Amino acid sequence: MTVSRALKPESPVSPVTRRRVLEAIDKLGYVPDMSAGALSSRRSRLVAVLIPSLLHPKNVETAQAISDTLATRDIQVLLVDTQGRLDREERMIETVLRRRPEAIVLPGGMHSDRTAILLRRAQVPIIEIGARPQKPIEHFIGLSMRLGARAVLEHLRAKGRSRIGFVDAGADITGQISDYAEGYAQALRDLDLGAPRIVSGGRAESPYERGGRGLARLLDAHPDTDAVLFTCDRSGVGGLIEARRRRMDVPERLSLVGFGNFDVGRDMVPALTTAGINAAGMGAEVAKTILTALETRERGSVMPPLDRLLDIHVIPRGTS
Amino acid sequence: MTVSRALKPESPVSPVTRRRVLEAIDKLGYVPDMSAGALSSRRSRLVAVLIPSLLHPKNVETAQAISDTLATRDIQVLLVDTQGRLDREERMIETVLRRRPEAIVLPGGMHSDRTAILLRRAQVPIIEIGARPQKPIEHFIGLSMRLGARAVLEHLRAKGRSRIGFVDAGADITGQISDYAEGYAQALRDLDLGAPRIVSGGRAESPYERGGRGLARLLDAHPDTDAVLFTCDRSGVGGLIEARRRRMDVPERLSLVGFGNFDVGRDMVPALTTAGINAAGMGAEVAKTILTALETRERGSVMPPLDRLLDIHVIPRGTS
DNA sequence: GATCGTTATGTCAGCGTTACCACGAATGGC
DNA sequence: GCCATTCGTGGTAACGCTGACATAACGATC
Repeated sequence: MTVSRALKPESPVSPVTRRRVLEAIDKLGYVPDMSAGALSSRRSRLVAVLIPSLLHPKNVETAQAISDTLATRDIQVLLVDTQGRLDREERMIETVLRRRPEAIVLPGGMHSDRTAILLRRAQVPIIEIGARPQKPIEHFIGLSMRLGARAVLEHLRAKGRSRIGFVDAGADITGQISDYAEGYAQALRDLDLGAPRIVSGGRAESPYERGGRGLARLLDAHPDTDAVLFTCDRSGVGGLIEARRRRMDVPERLSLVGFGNFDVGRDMVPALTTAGINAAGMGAEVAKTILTALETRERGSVMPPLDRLLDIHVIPRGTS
Repeated sequence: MTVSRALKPESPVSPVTRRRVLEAIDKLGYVPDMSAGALSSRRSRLVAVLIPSLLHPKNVETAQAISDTLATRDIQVLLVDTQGRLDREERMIETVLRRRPEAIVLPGGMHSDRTAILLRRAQVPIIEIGARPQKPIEHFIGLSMRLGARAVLEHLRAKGRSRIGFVDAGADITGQISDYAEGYAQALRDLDLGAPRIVSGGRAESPYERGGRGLARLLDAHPDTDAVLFTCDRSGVGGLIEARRRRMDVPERLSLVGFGNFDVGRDMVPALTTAGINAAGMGAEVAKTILTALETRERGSVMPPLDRLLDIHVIPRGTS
């Protein structure tokens, strides 16, 4: 009836009627039921966003940016944590599809076969973020880890470093870290900086600890190392603490570079140099893509798959 | 029809029929539509969880525990970040109510008048968590900040400390911090440890920085301070860094105690003593309460409001 | 004042489920 | 072999909303 129209700003209702309706709504405490609306209009006003871990602040920033942008179009985000496990991802997608989301955002990289089938069958825009799969399902928005590694190495070379190691201290749930490691190895070759020195931080519980252990192993294997890339600012901080324990001056004797531009690195003494990513910008980009895809579809046409890599830039601070 | 029953494990369908149905579902790629289900059954299978900040790992742990527990009953969580702002909270609740959640979890403490009205009118179980409001809307599950402060002070006294300060380095979005501060002041009196020394970390951007600044101010005002409580492990780490800058030995000259048991504190050198909270346990408790309330309601009766404070215990580590 | 165009409001059906009831078949007790 | 009971299945009517269309109201135009 007219109430439905009165609640939609664009629909033609006389100002008088609209006011009457709104007054009645207010008096009765009426709250529209979106289930019914979704059923009728076939628009759930829901977008599913799966992220590998809610404990990773950059994921959360991205998700928030998506959510905030979509909120302006009256679309809500159903946020789901896959914990980086493919079986869980599959289950989550299965569940979430029952709510008929209008788009699905999920980490790129590996998926189970069934996941891919489910997603394709869902017939809604799919956006993979983060690590670029060999063959994206539809749209992809991520970070150019290789160029990021290159930028870091150029920065370190400019600082006179030439024996540069790499500490892989992440649970590489998205495959991005291995891209970063490859970028590191490639850039070393390109810049003629010798053979790669890659060690893993092992299975320690926290990234801080993995960073510290990783640095220890790296220095044991290559005592002359004069700079280190970490895969996360938290492990970079762990590395910083380890360096301090070994009484190695930072950055005089050893340069450290984190990744991600987290709070924790900025406030260390010395502050951690890092490779900065713009998580919020990425989220905004994702939301924009969703909205465009939705509009395109509404007009009956199809949006060509997007394949986009966002920049990573070096934020020089005290540890380099 | 029979399909609906076949999908519900408890309903009486012959094994043969059920198998036939499931096969057909598989072949057709059928995915049930929960909007329709919700409309018909008046059960949305959705619980709204509002938290003040997704960037606070303990909030996230709690939310995850809620989500995991409810998932066993086929209920999903709609996670919303209020950013600690009451106007945003109100708007979020308004939006989320349109989805007819079966229960609403939100931070305790202050709410706008309209928020309280909306929640009451929603006629679903309401659970406030964290900071205890003077008058909870319905159920409340939180942490006994006062007892926590008491436990920390007893710990410090046992270590021979007697000039104990307090650095409030949080954006006190939930009111819990002021409870903690009060508990500190009260326990000081009870234990006869002199007058409170409370300073704020000010408006700095990150908790690390606020912790460092707060400690600096505290020491300027009371140079003989020999132990400090922080309102967060991150600010505790900031304090640790500041102490190091001032060349004050920790814990010989100065004891530091954080709050919350975050990763970052555990991996410092020395590791940060902290007041540990069991966020996951709290989430499980919340979920249990929701399920009980739902079952009680289904049986036609009403669950008496729960008012529960969970323990906080000291985790002694290197800084005390 | 009849005609047209425009805008505002009303009518109706249907979205995909599930609650409820009705029915037929199988089972069991006597 | 009859009735009572249980079990499994099918039919039907909502649930609360919106899209499409029909109609009403209102000016403007001739």
